Amino acid sequence: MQISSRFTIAIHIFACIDTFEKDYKLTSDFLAGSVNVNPVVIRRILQQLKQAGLITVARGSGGASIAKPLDEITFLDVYKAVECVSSGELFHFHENPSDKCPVGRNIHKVLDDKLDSIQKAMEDEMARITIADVIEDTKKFIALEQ
Amino acid sequence: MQISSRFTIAIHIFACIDTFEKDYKLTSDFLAGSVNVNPVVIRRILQQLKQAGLITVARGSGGASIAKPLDEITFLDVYKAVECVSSGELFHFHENPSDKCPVGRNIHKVLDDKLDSIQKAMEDEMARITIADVIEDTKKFIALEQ
DNA sequence: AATCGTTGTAACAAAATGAATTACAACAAA
DNA sequence: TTTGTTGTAATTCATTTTGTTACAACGATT
Repeated sequence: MQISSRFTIAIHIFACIDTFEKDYKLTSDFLAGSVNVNPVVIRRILQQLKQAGLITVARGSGGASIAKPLDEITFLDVYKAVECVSSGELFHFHENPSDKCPVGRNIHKVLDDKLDSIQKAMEDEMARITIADVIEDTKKFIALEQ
Repeated sequence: MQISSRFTIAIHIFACIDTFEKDYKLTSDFLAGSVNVNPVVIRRILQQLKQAGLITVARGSGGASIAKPLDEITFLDVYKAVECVSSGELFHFHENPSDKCPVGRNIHKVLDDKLDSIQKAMEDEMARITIADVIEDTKKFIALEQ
């Protein structure tokens, strides 16, 4: 199964805020126009990013802004903010291996460290990439359009 | 979203085949007993592993066996065999970013290489771990039970 | 050739999750 | 008080996963 589009939408939102904050108010409607999804989807993601301390959202007057230096917001921060999986586990382990079977009894002990190392490899790479990298490339590609 | 339990079930199946092949016929019913799921779920996974050339399944007489040396079957082989995502993409990209917006027009170009590097980090670690590692630890933990 | 246990697979139901949408109270600024 | 917006609940729809029943196809054995 794939990682929810909430993640790529969240990154898209950061790129929009940085690109347009001087000229526009970054409302959920504005962002929804760029991402091309329902504004409520945007607002839910904004809430998750806000709760993670990555952005601020102005209630009443409206508009989102980024709460931290761009190079201090990693993909891992964003991923953890928007992924709803309670446990934080990348792999879904089958629930009830038989404890009457020697393999069933031990499969969790055998696999857990291996699954962790895979998840860690993914998260380490996610921690290496920041919103600053995204902004840099966004500016580059927009400049190439001119 | 999490990676389907088909993956951990598939690894569990390999551990069972290796552990019990001398003493039992590895039918979908037998495997279902150890994994504790419906035999049809097992058969579906056996089909996927067979199509990937990782195991053979005896139609009629019944029973599964491993088709390659244990240290030549990596977690990545198993993952690719059982993951049904057509594209093989770990991330679900939001479908239709607006091409009227400079950010929406370019977000794919900005993100694709970054998402690929994350997926590659995960797959590289998956390629590092083999069924031989699983068998080794399975024997170790079963021995510790005695 | 008839039987038996098993695989391969279709069909369907059930559960979980993701995403779209409507609706509206709460809020802040003008 | 009005206006535009956020925060959030409720509902629907779609997709995917998992469970289950059912049965034809198959291969070995008798």
